[in-house]
Amino acid sequence: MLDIKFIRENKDVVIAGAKKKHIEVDIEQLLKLDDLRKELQVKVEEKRAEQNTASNAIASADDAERARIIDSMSSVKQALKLSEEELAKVMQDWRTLMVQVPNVPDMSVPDGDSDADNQEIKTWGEIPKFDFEPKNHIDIMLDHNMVDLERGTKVAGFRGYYLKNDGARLAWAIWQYAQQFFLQKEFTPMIVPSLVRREAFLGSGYLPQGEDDLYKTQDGDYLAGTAEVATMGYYMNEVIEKSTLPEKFLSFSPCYRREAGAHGKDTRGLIRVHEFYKWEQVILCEASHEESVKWHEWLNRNTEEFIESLKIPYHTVVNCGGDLGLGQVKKYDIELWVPGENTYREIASTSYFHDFQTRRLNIRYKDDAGIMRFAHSMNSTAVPTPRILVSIIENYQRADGSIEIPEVLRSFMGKYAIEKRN
RNA sequence: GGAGAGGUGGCUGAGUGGUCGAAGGCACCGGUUUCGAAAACCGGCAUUCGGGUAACUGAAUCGAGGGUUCAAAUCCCUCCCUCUCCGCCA
Repeated sequence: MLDIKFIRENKDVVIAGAKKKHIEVDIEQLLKLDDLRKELQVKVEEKRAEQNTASNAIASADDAERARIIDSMSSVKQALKLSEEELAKVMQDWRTLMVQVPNVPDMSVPDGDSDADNQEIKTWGEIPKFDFEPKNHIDIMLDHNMVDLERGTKVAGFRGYYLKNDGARLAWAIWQYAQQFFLQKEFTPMIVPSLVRREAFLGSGYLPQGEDDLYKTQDGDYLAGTAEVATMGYYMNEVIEKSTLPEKFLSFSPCYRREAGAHGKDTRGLIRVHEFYKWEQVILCEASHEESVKWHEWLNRNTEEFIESLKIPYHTVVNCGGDLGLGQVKKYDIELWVPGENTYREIASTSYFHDFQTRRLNIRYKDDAGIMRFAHSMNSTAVPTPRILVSIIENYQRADGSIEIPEVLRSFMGKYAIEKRN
């Protein structure tokens, strides 16, 4: 959510920002409602002031005087009630519009409609040249009995999977390595809830717009698609000590996504599944653009370094306006080379929000001047499994059908390669 | 699932209809004292929205929403949450 004052004072910026994100929202209508809101608020407050004055007088009045004042207050009460009802109606529309107003994208965000318009800003690593026809991860993993997709769908339904044998072991190895790698960087490790109440989804910006992408329980709770939701909810409605900022979390959770809009895409394999596991980096920092940018770059670089240590070719793109979420100011995607598809596929995403999330979540701190401020927030994927397996396995496949284990994973895996089966 | 208790400021904790935005304590800030610190003492210290250059001032907020009343932290209703005991249980 944006500050209404900011919207009022920067109407054109907000309108241009929404346009850049290809998000429809009627700012003019919002401002009209806001004028009305202020007008009615003054009206209501004047009436209340009158009532408060009378109430105080009654407390110290004699019986006759008291009866007289009470009598005269009935008309004030009527008028107040009418104005209050009017204000309530306006406020309802006002709130509906307010949660639809997108955060303003950064100047450096390129124009564009969709992920096709994202701009590559970095490439790393040599794209492997195979002297044989590289297989995709599905075939390789089936060959090694690392995954069972048929029983996955039998038991879990569409997009279901079992990781087995070296498939499971490789996932665990990555988890262990990721902990070792990221926890060197002074994060607070957390295992966070996936089953989360509605409030934290509203606060982090996944609701009300993202209802279709979320699984919902019969109790009205939702399953989170990322540990970001519970991690951001951690300090919801709290005033935190400035001295603890920046607060850096490395959060783990199972993640659940309905993939409602992706019916035809990636229907087989481990790229797009309903249930997966993710380590997420989340930061709360002081309310300054410079701090936000600094930590955003830092987060993204952490993940790049992690991928570099696995020696997998990747590129980093800056997402275009049309590919940004409601609250995001700027986002980088890191995409890993997938030989089986001869393209890069997204593995991680790093965004910052300024105070868009913390305003909704009401996460504040007191600055040095004693002023209450909404903290800034940003987050980044550290590593998702099983999606990361796709790139590891496809890039590290060998002509004889075996799979080399990336050097950094060997100690966790206990071997150098997943050997060819007979 | 059954029974009970409770949600008040950064924390703790009084307050059962009328200057209560809310006592006291802790924490924090400033001062006195000290070589310095601690202790002690004195003073200050909630947030949000509106008006005013400012001093200041109006409104709202005691889990959320509704109701009763001239007036609600206080009474009533609904919901949410927390705790305790019993049951069940990885």
